[in-house]
Amino acid sequence: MDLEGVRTFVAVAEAGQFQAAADDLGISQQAVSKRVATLERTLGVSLLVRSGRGTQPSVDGQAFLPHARELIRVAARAVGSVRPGRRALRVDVLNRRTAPATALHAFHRSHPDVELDVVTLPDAHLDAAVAAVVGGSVDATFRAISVPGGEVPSPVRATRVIDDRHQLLVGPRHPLAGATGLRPADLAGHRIWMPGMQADTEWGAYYDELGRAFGLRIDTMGPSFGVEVLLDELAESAELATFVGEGTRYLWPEAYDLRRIPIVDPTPVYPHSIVWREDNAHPVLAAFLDHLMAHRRPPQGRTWEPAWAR
Amino acid sequence: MDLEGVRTFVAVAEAGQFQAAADDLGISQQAVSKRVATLERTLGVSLLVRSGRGTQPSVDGQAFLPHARELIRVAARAVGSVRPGRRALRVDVLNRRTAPATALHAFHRSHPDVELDVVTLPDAHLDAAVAAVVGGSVDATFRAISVPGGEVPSPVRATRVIDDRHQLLVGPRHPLAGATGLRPADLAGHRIWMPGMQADTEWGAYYDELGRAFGLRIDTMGPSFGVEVLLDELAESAELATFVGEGTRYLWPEAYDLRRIPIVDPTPVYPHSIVWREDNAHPVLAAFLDHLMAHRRPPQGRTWEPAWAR
DNA sequence: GAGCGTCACAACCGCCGGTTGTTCACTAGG
DNA sequence: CCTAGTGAACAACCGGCGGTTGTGACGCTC
Repeated sequence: MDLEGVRTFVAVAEAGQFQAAADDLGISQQAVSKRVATLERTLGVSLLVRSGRGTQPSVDGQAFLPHARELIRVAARAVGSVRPGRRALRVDVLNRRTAPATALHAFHRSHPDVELDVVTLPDAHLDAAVAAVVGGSVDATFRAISVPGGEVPSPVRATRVIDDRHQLLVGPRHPLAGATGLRPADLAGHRIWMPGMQADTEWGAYYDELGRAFGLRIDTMGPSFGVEVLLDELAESAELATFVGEGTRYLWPEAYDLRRIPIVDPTPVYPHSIVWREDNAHPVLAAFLDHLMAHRRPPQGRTWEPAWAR
Repeated sequence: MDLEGVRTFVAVAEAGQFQAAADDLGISQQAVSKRVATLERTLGVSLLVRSGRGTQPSVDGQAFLPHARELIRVAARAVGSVRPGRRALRVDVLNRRTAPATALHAFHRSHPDVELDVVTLPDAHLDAAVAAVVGGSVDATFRAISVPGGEVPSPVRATRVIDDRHQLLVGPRHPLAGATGLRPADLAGHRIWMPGMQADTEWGAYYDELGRAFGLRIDTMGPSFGVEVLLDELAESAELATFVGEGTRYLWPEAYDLRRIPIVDPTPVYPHSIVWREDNAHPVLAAFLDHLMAHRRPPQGRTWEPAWAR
């Protein structure tokens, strides 16, 4: 089915005759006739009833017409989604499960009418993300600013907006499964598995420093086969454990019986900052920043974070 | 923008490489490359990041991808809307403002998930509508059965489902504007204007008989310029009046100050029957018929209807 | 550096979709 | 009943789009 044919059908249905539609579309009446005939042939039904004085939609044409209009609307939105300039607010997140994605979801729920595009940059490094913000391919990105002092070069700005408190995720057979709270020191000697968090990534740097600070064995080795595999392994294992943020959205079958155990005294927090270009005039961006600041929950109790985040 | 190009992009994004997408689509890898390149050129952005080992969506590609999928879904629904066999329930109404259309709307609200197509047959005559039901181009039609006894030939069935009580619609300057209720005899001498209701239509036959029964001057002459024009004229005129059904949905600006005045003793009711084919197995049809029967409100008080409807 | 996998480019070609010119069907008017 | 006029379809033609096969460039692996 050809979109031009659909547009032509709509034009004819609205104009009431082929010649007028042809004038609207800037083509000949014969071309309109051909396009409609082709569309009718591909659909296998007659869409228009031709009479001596103009044309009107047939029964099938009436049923098809609203779908045709919807198709054209969706096509226009699709084109608009990538048009430089006025397009949906495009926010980069490292991962669609972490706290920033949850915050985006919450913003979307409180502003149902705004258009959001949640994307993940192919190159996950901070400088590449900042370059993307400067270049305008994304309007904002969530990052842990791993630069001492948290300074970023103008015209880029960054603000801490989410402190994601860490929890330990273990299966029912794990020796710590019954704990209601754990101190980082309690984890010494236990193997904490965070596959895919290689040292050259933002997460890797965080867990590297966290491990060294409390003498933990955080194993970032091995390829990540996806979160489902990880959860499946956790459910079975009496040794494996992993860190998850309070704000992450993991779903697992009831039978897995996994437990989230808060970590306290101090609680490691993952410092999510929002990075944007200060001269970005996108109307939704300001609202989103306001939303983030309004929903910022300062961490309670004693917390820990890497030296480079302070 | 070409739908095939969009489909191809989605296939590549899902497969992760051009060759696999080409196999899925049954075309050559080079054709896939060309299609994607053409789509990228028309959109003006790069959708895919090519690497030595496969391909993944770029930032723009990620933003475009959900719109592309939606586009394909809508296209499939559009094709499905006219495919013989399994399609949305298609109901014919004489007019999208009358009581049957309101009933359809109510059914849609109470069954939000079912797909409905409301259409108006090009040929408004009863026999043509029955032929459409028999032929399957519509699943049901709302008609006033103008056959004495209300019999229709098998396999078609018909049942009275809506008795639309008539009201008089007048502007504020009309001499009857202040009435709270009127008898048909009170309307004698007043001009009642129902443009477009020619005698050879279903409505025309009704108002013809109504006029003769009570000695009313019902003027069906003149072309109908649309309901907006009619309402506009009513608002200004001190002479014009028109009939409307209780179930009709007319909207007019507040300033028009039009009044709906009930007609009683007897109340003319317009007899809407639903006509369907008894061996039509469409699952929604049965639910719709049930809905209509459940919401049937028998007229109260003394009513009038044409001899051919009784 | 050899080999392989992946995608882009080039050359070729059939056919789709546009054009103009003409015919057919229907309506209105005398 | 004939004629004029309107509106859409048909016919012939043609350029370019979108497919094919063949080949080249690039990057990764061993």
